[in-house]
Amino acid sequence: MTAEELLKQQATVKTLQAIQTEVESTNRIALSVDCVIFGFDESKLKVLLIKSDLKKYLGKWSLLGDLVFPKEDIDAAAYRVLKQRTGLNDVYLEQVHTFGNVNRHPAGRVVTVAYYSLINVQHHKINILDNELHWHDVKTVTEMAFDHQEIFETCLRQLQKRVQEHPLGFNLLPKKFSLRELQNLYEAILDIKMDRRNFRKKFFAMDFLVDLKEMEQDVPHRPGKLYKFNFDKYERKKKKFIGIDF
Amino acid sequence: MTAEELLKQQATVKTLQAIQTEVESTNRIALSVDCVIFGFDESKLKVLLIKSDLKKYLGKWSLLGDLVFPKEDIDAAAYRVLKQRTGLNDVYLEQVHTFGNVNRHPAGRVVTVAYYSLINVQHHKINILDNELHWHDVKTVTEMAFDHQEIFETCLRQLQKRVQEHPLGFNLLPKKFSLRELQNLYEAILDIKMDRRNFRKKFFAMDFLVDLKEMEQDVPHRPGKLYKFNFDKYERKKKKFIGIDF
DNA sequence: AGTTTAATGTGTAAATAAAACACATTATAC
DNA sequence: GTATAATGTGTTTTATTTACACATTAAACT
Repeated sequence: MTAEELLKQQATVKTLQAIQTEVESTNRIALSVDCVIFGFDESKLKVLLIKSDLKKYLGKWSLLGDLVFPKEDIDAAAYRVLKQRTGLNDVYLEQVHTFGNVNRHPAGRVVTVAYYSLINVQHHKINILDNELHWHDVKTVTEMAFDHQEIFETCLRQLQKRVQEHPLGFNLLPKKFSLRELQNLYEAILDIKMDRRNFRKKFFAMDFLVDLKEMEQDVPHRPGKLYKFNFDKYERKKKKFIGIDF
Repeated sequence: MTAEELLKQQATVKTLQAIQTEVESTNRIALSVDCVIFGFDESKLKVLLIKSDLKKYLGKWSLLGDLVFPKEDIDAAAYRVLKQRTGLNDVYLEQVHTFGNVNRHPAGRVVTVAYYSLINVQHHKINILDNELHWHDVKTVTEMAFDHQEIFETCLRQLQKRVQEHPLGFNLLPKKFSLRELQNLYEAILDIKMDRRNFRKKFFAMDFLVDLKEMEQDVPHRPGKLYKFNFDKYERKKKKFIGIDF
């Protein structure tokens, strides 16, 4: 076990002790954040999970979360968890729902604010070495610890809804991508098949795709054109609609 | 001041003391709920607010909220606030967002879970006697206490979005209503004018309206037909779509 | 080198959904 | 009895969404 891994494990243990302290010693409510971290790899939508270290949930998987510090904004706590687990700073992050039933956590009263985030798996790779962490195909996630299954499903539904309203998907792709990869992504998120021509038409009409005048490399078939997403243009257009949808 | 009103005022004062105690005496996070209570009256969308009793926000209006009890589900806390303030039990309630910036509350670290609810003002009337409570036209709400303006606006936007996806509006109307009232409601929520014929067509096509074979009374013009909303039918139809949108 | 394979790239027609639009009817107010 | 102000009702047009087929290209194979 590397020093880095050891540190991470210790951090987790400390967190659980902190929850016990926070909750059992008082009659108060502890606050945590949990992140449903989505990635896209091998044409599959994945979610990053960690092995639970609570005896009650031994062998089950849980979301990545932590207690919110007393002087920390809750969004900042979610970003901190992401940074700690993926090493990434600039990730798409969105709060989804707060889960606060009395008995949701075995250690006592812990209310958790759930976020989902979209990361580019290519940029990441680094910290997956941690063998407690694992990317799971969202279609086979089951039997999670705590109420994390419900949290996960709520976040996935939210992603499915949001991705049809706004072009969030690009946060999951590498900077350069083919339209095929883009369509695979949407099919994976929504768990449906889409018409290729209509899909292309729709995205070209949005006018956020930039033709990089490059072709795919190392594909076992005719290479497709590569594009990038014009984030700036999207942000500018979004600002014109303040108050309508955001 | 009636005994009832006195009790209510005491409850409010006690709550603020509780926040001080919760926060200042420790380094922990306090958790509250805040409810954006919408009503519909005089063809206007209204929100129920209370005069702030904090010196810092003297004269400003705030949302109705309270600390969450240590052994209380957060949804239950929101329902409790509603019951306390409106006397109503069966109200539409939906969690929207959690606001948890470090400095959002002057008494210290208070994270609040925001809900909006839709109530039928006709059934209510009772507790508005409390002169600290007031129904405000949503179009003239401004300068609220704490970050309640932001919370209010977030909830209003959420309502505007949701009402276009699901027929929630009926929760704001009396049991019997004319199509004119229904359209006025939607125009008030969305702050737009709508075409009368297309509006009627749309709602008839949804097939949740029941013709009561009655006419409006005491209107200074030709009376319109009265309808009721078939909540059961809607709930049954909704269940068929589990996992798609809810 | 020639053939096979598997994906890319492209446009049009049909169906559905949304928006625009006008007049006769009815009860009340005057 | 007349004027007023709202209700009630269909059709046309436009925009959006869906369905659908074939030539092209580069790699893989023989």
